Parts: sequence; C-alpha cells; structure tokens
Amino acid sequence: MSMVDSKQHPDTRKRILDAAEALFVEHGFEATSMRMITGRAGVNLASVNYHFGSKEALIQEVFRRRLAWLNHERLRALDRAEAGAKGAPLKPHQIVEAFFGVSLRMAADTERGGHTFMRLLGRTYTEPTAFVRQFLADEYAAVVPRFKQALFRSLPDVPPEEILWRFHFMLGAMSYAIAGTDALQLVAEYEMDEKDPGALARRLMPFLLGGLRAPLAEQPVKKEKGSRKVA
Amino acid sequence: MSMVDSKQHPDTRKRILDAAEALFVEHGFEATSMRMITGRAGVNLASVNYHFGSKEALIQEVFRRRLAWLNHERLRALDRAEAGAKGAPLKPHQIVEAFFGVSLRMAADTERGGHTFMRLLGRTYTEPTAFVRQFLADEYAAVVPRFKQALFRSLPDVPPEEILWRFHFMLGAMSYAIAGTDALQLVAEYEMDEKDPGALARRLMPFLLGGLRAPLAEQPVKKEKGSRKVA
DNA sequence: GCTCGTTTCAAACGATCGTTTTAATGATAC
DNA sequence: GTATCATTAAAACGATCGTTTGAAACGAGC
Repeated sequence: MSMVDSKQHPDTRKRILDAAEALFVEHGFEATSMRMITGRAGVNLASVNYHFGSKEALIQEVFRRRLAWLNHERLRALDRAEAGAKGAPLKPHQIVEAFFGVSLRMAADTERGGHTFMRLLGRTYTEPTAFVRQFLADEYAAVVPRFKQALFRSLPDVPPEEILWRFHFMLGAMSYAIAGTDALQLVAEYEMDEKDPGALARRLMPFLLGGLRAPLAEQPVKKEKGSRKVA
Repeated sequence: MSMVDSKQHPDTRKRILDAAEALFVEHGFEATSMRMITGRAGVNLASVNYHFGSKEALIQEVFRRRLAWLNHERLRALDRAEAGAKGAPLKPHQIVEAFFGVSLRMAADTERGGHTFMRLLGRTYTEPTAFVRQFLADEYAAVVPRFKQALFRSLPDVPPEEILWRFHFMLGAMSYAIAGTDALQLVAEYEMDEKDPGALARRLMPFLLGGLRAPLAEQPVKKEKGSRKVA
C-alpha cells in the first residue's frame, strides 16, 4: 500500500501509543477496542500484540512512558527547593508547587500530548481496575514518601494524618480540574480560555493552598477510647 | 404496557438496580456485563431488558432513583438556610454545607447503599460516555443555578467566574474523596475509621471552605485588552 | 374449572471482543 | 543471488457481549 506514509520505519510503537492514549481518554479502557486503536494509528490489528504483548500491557506502557518523566520532574523540583532552603523546612507553597506545578505544566502542553495524558491520568485515579491501581501505586512509590516528609516538616503543628488527608483532597481537586467533564455545567461558559496554559494553575493554586492551610475543625475528627491496636 | 411505577412485584427491579449499582462502582459500566448483574441479583438474564429495556436505560435508572432525592434534599437545605436568613445573603459555609453536606451524609450511609451510590456518582463526574454526561447535566439543571446565585450574593467582591471555578474545584475534591481509590496510597493507613460517618465531613469541610475563601491570585488569570463583558 | 395479562425462563441470535496463526514483505549480511 | 531476521498482513480462533425469542409459570378475576 503506497499511501502518504510508507517510510521505512514509521515507528509503529509510537503511533499505537498515541492513538491508544487519545482513545482511552475519550472512551475509557474497556470501551476502546484494539481495532479502534489500530484503525486510528493506521497499523495492522496484530501489531499491538506483536509490539506490546496484550492490551493490558499496552495500557501500562501508555502510562509508563509519561509517568516516569512526570515523577522524575516532581522529585527534581523538590530537590531544587530543598537545596535552596539549606536544611530549613520548606514553605507549604513550595511543596505544593513542586508536586502540582509539574502536573499543571504538563496538562497545559497540548502540543506533545501532555494535556491528553493528564486527563487520562486524572480519570484513572478513580479507575476501579485492579491492575491499573497497582501499577499507579508502584509508579508513585518513590515520590510519595518524599513529599510526605517535606509536608510533615513544613507543617509541624498540623497532625500528620490531617496533612495527608488534605493532600488527598488537593489531588482530587486537581485531577477533577484537569479530567473532569464539568458535568454540572458550572464553568462551561468560561472554559474557552484554554489558550493561556497557566490560567488553570493561577486559579487552582490559591485554592489548593487555601485548603491546605485552612484552620482545623474545632471538634477532633475521631475520639477513640481505649483501643489503639492498628499495627 | 407498564408505566413508571407501582408494581406489585418490585423485588426483581430493586434487586437488579442494587446489583448493578454495586457492580458498576466496582468494575465500571463497560466492564460490567448483564450476566454479572443478573447473576448477582439472582434473576434471569432477560429480566433486565424486560424491566428496563436496555443496559443504557438501566444505567440511567440506577442514577435517577437516587439523584432525584439527593438534589431535592440539596434544594431543601438551601431553602431552609435562605428562609432563616430573611433576605440577607447567606454565609459561604451555609451554602457549602447545603450542597456538600447532603452528599457527605448520603456517602456516610452504608446501610441503604448511599455510600455505594456516591462512589459511583463521584466516578461518573469523569465518565466520558456521552449519554451519561448529558443525563447528569439534565438532573442538575434545576439545582446549579440556585447555588450559583446564592454564592454570587454571598461573595459579592469575588468575580463570579472565580466563584464558579472554586465550586468546580470543591466538587472535584469531594468526588475524589468519596470515589477516589487512593492510588498514591496517601491515606491508606488511616482509612479504617469508616465507622464514624461524619469523619470525612469534618476533614473535608474546612478544606473546602479554606479553598473557597482563599485570597485571589495577585496576577489576574487573564489579561484581556478591552472588554470585561461576561454577564 | 378457565382466561388473560404479567413475569420468568432457557436458549439462541448476530456482533464484536482480544488474541493467535500463518504467510508475505522488507531490509541486511553474506 | 541466498539466508536470516524483524516486522507487517490477512484471516480466523473461541469467548463473551447485549439483545431477542417463544414458551412456561404465576396470579387475580370470574
């Protein structure tokens, strides 16, 4: 078939990954068939199993190729901030910037597919499939403890438990802001200013920091009597 | 032809809806087959199509039967707060409590399936399927404008655009807090205090209000030349 | 008893799924 | 040229999908 392509090695792998990424975010994993992927990529159906082994392995590779870089950048940003602090605890906004700033910059990159991937990643945080959850946990295993410790040092007066819950909430707000479909039509009329890649960050960052530093609830969350057994 | 309600044998319908709800939140819509649903419900395979017409219609009914009550309660809570204010603008925390408090109380109900449903709903906010998105938009059409207006009155000094974005973020934080899988293993060690139904609310509410009332970014989000027009 | 409308049942429908198979193709080294 | 290797191609595999069918079972009214 001599169509427009027919170069010697039109990197089949990359075409499959790009097509799969776009289709996964558009339809979800289950609703995206191999034939949709290969059709969009312009490659043969069997090439997915040839290059990746299975659909499951393809899904993992879609994440791996971008998540490795993303988490590497997060650690680099944290390293840089800590180097500048010379042993002093970081300010909360520095930690939040290191973690979420990298995500938001990637989400603002519509040229090389970063935006598509971050939407996919955000949606995957609520993905029930077991092997995807396990894969994410592994990919984040090196990043999360570093940020945990930085936050504990940064907010010594806040119970660690509370800090982690608020980080949890922040992750949710960001994921939804990137991946959410605005199902309630809340910001539908404003969503057109996508041209400015930093717009979302300038809206979201104050919100995240406001939530993180909000005063604690007067009433303690849980009052447990005797048992304190959990290992 | 059977109409909308009032069957003498509501057993099969309810069993199907309960089974579908639990399986949808566990595996997602696409990955949940009719045979899984009917198998769990202990009914015949054909009964789903008999009682609901199609899988798509079943999905909509799973949402409709709970969402109608949920949004009704939200409006009731807002009505009560506004009646008590006697025409004065509400405090932000009252509006947030009216909207998210109802959700969190339903999410705390593990007895009658409210918890399962809220997890499903939270995950559906990032669901790409078109007909589900459209359905959600319709179900919320009566609720959103009321809360919008209450927030605008409550925060007259904050640009409406900013208010809506922050409401958007709050919805994301809550959805993820309920539906999220803690993929980063952030709060995995603490998640066992599910017994206290108000624990999540006492953690989340201060976070939400802190984000809502956070100081605006110094730099305006968008620098537009002439107009400042959006109604 | 019988009738009639509703609900349940087992079985099958065609379509599509992920995967496998087997052959053809292309490039490289001898 | 031939041999070798990696890649692509077309076709088919069995399994499972949502849905439909036609008959059996049930219950209320007479």
